[in-house]
Amino acid sequence: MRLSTKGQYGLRAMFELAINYGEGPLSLKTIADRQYISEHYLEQLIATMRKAGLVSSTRGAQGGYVLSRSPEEITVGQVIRVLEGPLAPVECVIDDEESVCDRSGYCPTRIVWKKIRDSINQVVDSITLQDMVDDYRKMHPDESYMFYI
Amino acid sequence: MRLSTKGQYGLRAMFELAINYGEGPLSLKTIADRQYISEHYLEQLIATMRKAGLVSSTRGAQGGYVLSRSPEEITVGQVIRVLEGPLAPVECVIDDEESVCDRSGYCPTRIVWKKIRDSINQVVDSITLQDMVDDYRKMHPDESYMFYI
DNA sequence: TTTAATGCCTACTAATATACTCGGAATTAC
DNA sequence: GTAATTCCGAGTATATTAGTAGGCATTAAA
Repeated sequence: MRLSTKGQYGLRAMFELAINYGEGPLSLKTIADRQYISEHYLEQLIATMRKAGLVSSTRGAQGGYVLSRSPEEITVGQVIRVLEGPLAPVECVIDDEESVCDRSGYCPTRIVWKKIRDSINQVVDSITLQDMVDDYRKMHPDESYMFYI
Repeated sequence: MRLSTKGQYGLRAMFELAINYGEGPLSLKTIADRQYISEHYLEQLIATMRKAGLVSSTRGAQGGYVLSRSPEEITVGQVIRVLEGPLAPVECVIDDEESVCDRSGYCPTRIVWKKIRDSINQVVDSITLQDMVDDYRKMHPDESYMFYI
């Protein structure tokens, strides 16, 4: 049960925007270079995030991307769900409707899938981009961000 | 981030064996029919579980499969990991070695993946097949299992 | 001792998703 | 005007998934 690279790359890109929040737009190329992601591929991912309202763009020279909200207002869960869809281990627990299958009301495995789903979402919804930045800075108090790469 | 049908079908099959535990072997066909799974496909999954020591088989007429241990000694986590591999949202947190990538020691996203991994495993390792049987019986105290199908 | 019921094994396959690549049009700072 | 950038649609190689197919091996029961 793996996340695709969409979620992985997307969160790395968002971290990059978060740690540079308030310092003007970052170009796609800058983000891709610093996070070792294919530029063209990241372009598609960031387009998805732009359409979902997580990032804003400025076109033209010196343009780039910034977070649409401050890092403490964006959770890991929001980012991953935009890129990967609902975080559910099986389709029948994407939402709580009992109508997804004729056994859903008394399916013993479905209870298990719901518990997994809820625990994943609880984790990702409780971590903000700001938390990630704080964690990073706590681990590297003496280094400037330039040395991150 | 979905489980494949291997994990889903496998757990359904194991539930079937658990609720019939102590009553002799169940044939592949019986399990497949009751759980609406392709017989040939289930055969491959149950072969994996047999090799992993979760079920035992009896060949020949009147043969079939039984759990190798009692339902309270088999967790959902054991079943899913045998069929799906390690439950980790990304490869770099399958184990805790820092050597998987050159940034692993200070990668801010890796911390997130570890938290997701741990929360999933905590859930699945705390649920046994007996728990699933108990849940099922609690929901259907007045019905014999014959009506489950 | 035959036969039917069963498990065991290897190989094949259609459909889908993934993780990109490619080329070019539109926009804007300098 | 030009270079730097975002925006957009299309194409593609590879891997995975979710099976299917066919036959051999084993054993209980008639």
